[in-house]
Amino acid sequence: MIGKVIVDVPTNQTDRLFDYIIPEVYQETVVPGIRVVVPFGPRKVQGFVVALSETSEYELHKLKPIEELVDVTPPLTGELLTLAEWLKEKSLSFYIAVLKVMLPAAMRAKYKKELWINGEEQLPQLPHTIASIFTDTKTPVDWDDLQKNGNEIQRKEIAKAVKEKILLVKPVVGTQETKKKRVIVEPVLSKEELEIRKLELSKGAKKQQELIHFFIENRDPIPVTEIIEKLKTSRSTIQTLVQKGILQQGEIEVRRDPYEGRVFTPSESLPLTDEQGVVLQTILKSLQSGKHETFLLRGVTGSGKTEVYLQAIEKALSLGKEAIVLVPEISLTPQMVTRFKERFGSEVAVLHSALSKGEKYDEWRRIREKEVKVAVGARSAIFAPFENLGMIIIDEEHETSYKQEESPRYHARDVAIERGKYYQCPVILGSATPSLESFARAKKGVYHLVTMEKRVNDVKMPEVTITDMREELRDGNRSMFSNVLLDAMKLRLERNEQIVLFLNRRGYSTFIMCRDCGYVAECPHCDISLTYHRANQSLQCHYCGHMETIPTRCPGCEGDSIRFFGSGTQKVEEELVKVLPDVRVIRMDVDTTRKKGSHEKLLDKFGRGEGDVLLGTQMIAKGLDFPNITLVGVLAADSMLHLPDFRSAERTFQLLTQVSGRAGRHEKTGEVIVQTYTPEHYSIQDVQQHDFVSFFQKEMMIRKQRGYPPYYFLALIHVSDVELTNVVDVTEKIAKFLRTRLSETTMIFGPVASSIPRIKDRYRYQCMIKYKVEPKLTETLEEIIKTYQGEMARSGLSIVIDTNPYMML
DNA sequence: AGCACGCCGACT
DNA sequence: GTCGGCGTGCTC
Repeated sequence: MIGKVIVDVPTNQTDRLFDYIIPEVYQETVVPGIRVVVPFGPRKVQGFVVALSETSEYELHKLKPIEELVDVTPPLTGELLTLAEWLKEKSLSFYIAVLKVMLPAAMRAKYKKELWINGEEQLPQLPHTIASIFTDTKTPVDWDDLQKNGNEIQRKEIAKAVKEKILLVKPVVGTQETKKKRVIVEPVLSKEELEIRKLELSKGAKKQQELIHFFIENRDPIPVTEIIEKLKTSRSTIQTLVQKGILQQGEIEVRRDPYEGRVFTPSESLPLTDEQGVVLQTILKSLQSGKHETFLLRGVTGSGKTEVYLQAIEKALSLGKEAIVLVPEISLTPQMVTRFKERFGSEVAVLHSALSKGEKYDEWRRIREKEVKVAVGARSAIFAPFENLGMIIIDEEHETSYKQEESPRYHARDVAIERGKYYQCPVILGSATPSLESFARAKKGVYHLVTMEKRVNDVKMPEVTITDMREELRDGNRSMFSNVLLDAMKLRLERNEQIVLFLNRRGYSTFIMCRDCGYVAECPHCDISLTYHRANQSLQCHYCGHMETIPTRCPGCEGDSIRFFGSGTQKVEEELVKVLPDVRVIRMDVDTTRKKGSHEKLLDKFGRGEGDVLLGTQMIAKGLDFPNITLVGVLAADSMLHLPDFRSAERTFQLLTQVSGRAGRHEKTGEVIVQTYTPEHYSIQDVQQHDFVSFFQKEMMIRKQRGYPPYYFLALIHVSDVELTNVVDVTEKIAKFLRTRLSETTMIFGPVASSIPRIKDRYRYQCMIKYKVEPKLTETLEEIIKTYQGEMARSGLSIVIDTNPYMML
């Protein structure tokens, strides 16, 4: 038999199948989806068997055999292999990149080199500088370790010794998968024999008697730590019985449990509102029909979308099927996880970035080995290896984090629908503020639109007040809080209610500028201003990490009028304490949430009422649900309205709506105060009216006018290189080529410099394609890659193609 | 990506 | 004359 293998070498030339002989011993075990190690040229690489065949087109005598198997059972199912083919095509990525993205990081191959002494007789030949490193001929030394930790002389000596064949370099292919083991004990003898041995013990040996007694009742293996706790015994007592041949120790594999020790009280379905009921029934009807359908569930904040998801999943499970729930990373909060755990108990696996590699691996195996039926997670959870999917849910479907911005560039929504088609199951896209693309599709009837306009328990939508910061300035208020907001905050403090202050930092970072000559500190490697970091009193570049000290005098004019501009959460906190001296602020930003679990701690603290104000960035926009929050303040609503991105209005509307939704979710009514310099902008006006449809219509007009999605599809080609002339040259050629190839109705823009024209000393240009129908697109783009693959491999030239761009930078 | 093969410059 | 530069091409 022949195995068709995709090798782990991500290049254009190797992005195809390679044939390998399957050795006799592996005939039974090698199946599509399994990982193998194969000889590839002079080295060994990992690969995926994607198909089997009786024959090969390749010269048979040149075929090499598969060297070893990495898996016993294939990690990728047949469906995922089919999906990979589709995704490879759609995203223009390498097959291997797609296969790898479907598996948890721990399962990625690890290549390392080992240094061995080339036989006993070479031992005396070793130079004394490195002799101490090599103890004997049986222990290899890690090559990478040595390069890192050894000194220069040692590195040189080693290179020499390798050349003289005193030392041998052996490349090895391994994995990073580790399974957690636990020491267990179990009885060796039968029940009767245990009884006898127990009687034989001396009267004083109380602990041993207890232990044997335990195993008379329970014959199952039990972890040592567990039994010590249970019987208040000790390791030595167990050891004694092991020595006597009564018990034996062993190891069993255990799953790491990220939620170990946490108790989840099971919860029942909540009663549904009329609207929720209608939506649920519509979805269930589709589920039972066994036909694929994509639903767009638009439900205002607080309308109880999660409960609908939970009950829909429950139904899918009762039909013996499985479900995937995608949640944006940022809102994968403990609150959210708890809700699923309480409803579905041990049937849930959670996959998110806060877990360690090992924990993710174990959660993934729970899915693969059918120990769970529900997977809740961020983007990559869409590849959960279920084989009988009954439902896929994408919460907050408009979130841009569902788009992966590195190869393979995929959008989880597209993958979800593709899998939904395969399993003929419903896909539910939920949001209070759907993406324009999805809502347009729903209006066209491509998706099935279902709507929930009311909040549960008839809670009113919060009142939104817009304050014009220009007017505040005219009235002499130079602080970052408008008078309206300040008064509202004072009122909440009096009433002992809680406040959320939201500062959007995107496009609004702190920089330094000279008030005399206008000098702005910029990164020497990127065309962007440096950001002021208070923690270590430095200026940093967010794109390349460049760091420098803060100048005391202006480098431009030698003056001393260097000032800080913009405002970070720290600055807001300082200001806040100045105007409201007794206020207790809980600040949530990258600095205060860096440590694992700190996010949760801060929220808990706020939940317990140990803070009056929760001040934060994006991360507080979603999911938090505390009854005592009655005021939400948005400090700078338009900070991202002016970003060079056609979706900036949409993002502004979405974000403001999300944040507003944090206020007054329970009995107490909420108020939202939005500070802005552009109060007349429709994305801000429509937030005030809670009018998604109105916003949608206005934004659609603009998209139509400007030729953007959903009226046109986009593809973006990024070209970058250290040599500016080369970048311009290549981009120009690409644009020309596109114009000759693509149809007349397709528009090609460029070459133009990217909005950040230089990052890490590399110049960046781009070329944009807008099209409605373009059957030759993929083919043409592939041709471009092929044309430049040589140059890309040789020089530093890079061409990245995104067929569904979300980041316009 | 690695690695070998192969064809032109500065050295024992 | 050789050692070594990195351009080109292949890996079942």
